[in-house]
Amino acid sequence: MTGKDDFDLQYFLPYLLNQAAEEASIAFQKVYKSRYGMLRTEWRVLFHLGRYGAMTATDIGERARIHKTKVSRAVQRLEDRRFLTRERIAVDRRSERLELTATGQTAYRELSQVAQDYDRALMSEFSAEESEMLKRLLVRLAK
Amino acid sequence: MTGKDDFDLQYFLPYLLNQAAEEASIAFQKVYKSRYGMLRTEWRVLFHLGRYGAMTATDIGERARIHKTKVSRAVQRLEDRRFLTRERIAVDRRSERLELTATGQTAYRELSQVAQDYDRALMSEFSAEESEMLKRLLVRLAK
DNA sequence: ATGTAATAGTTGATTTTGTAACTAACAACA
DNA sequence: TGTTGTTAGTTACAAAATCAACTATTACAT
Repeated sequence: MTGKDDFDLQYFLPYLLNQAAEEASIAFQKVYKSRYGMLRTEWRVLFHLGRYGAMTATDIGERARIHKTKVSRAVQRLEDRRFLTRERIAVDRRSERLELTATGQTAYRELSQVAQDYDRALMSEFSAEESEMLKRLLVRLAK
Repeated sequence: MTGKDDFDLQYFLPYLLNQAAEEASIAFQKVYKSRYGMLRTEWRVLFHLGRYGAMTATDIGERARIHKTKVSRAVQRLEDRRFLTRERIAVDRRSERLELTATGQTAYRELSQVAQDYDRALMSEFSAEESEMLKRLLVRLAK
């Protein structure tokens, strides 16, 4: 015991953030997993395409900070399930334009709505100022 | 476009928490990974034993909310590296008392110090009130 | 034009996690 | 004592993440 041993894991920010993230994610995860058989990365890719429109895999990776192999596999699975289509881009045939199908858009709208409701429920634990503050601080941390 | 499409992933709490957690964890992760070849669960187990003294795997799992298979594997690896010892408990021979070796304690002290410094550096982005508020809100979220 | 480097995306090998089933020990109770 | 149920911890197998190497294409410099 060195005298500096009063440091508690409870208050170590990375630990705290991970615990909170896990706790906050779990119930929503069950929705996209059970209802659509989706993984987290797939839900994110779906969301990006639904919310911001057609784009390439690299675009998604940059926006969402997801590694390209994860994006690649998520796109593959979403295509298998007919949630999106790919189209080689003429001016740069290495990349492809990803776009949601009607099915994909429906899934996006439904999940997006669930997410909004879920978010509101989570935030209802806090006052308006607290919610605002929390998100603001988290945005700063996430850079 | 339904009119409710103004919902942005940026402000979806689970997403935000995950991004912040990832960002906040990465640099510290490199320390225990490169310096001790440890995984996150191993660092947590080590920390619990160092901070709170000898206990069983179940105790650790409950305190840190880690599933028993993860604890089991972390303990195994920590034992392999001579960071801890096991001893069957006489009154209940199913469970074992886990205790850090001298090597384990040294690693704990060093990592614990790094963690404290790291935490302070992270929090230095914020004012004292903001830091306090952030942690308080996160504790509530993590339940 | 041609060689070299960079980029988009995929694939394969390895590591790590998650889930379920398992063994061993204990508890409770007829 | 024997039966049934529970708990501590491990193991096996499947699912997923990580990392490096790979193909195809484009960009750039000579």
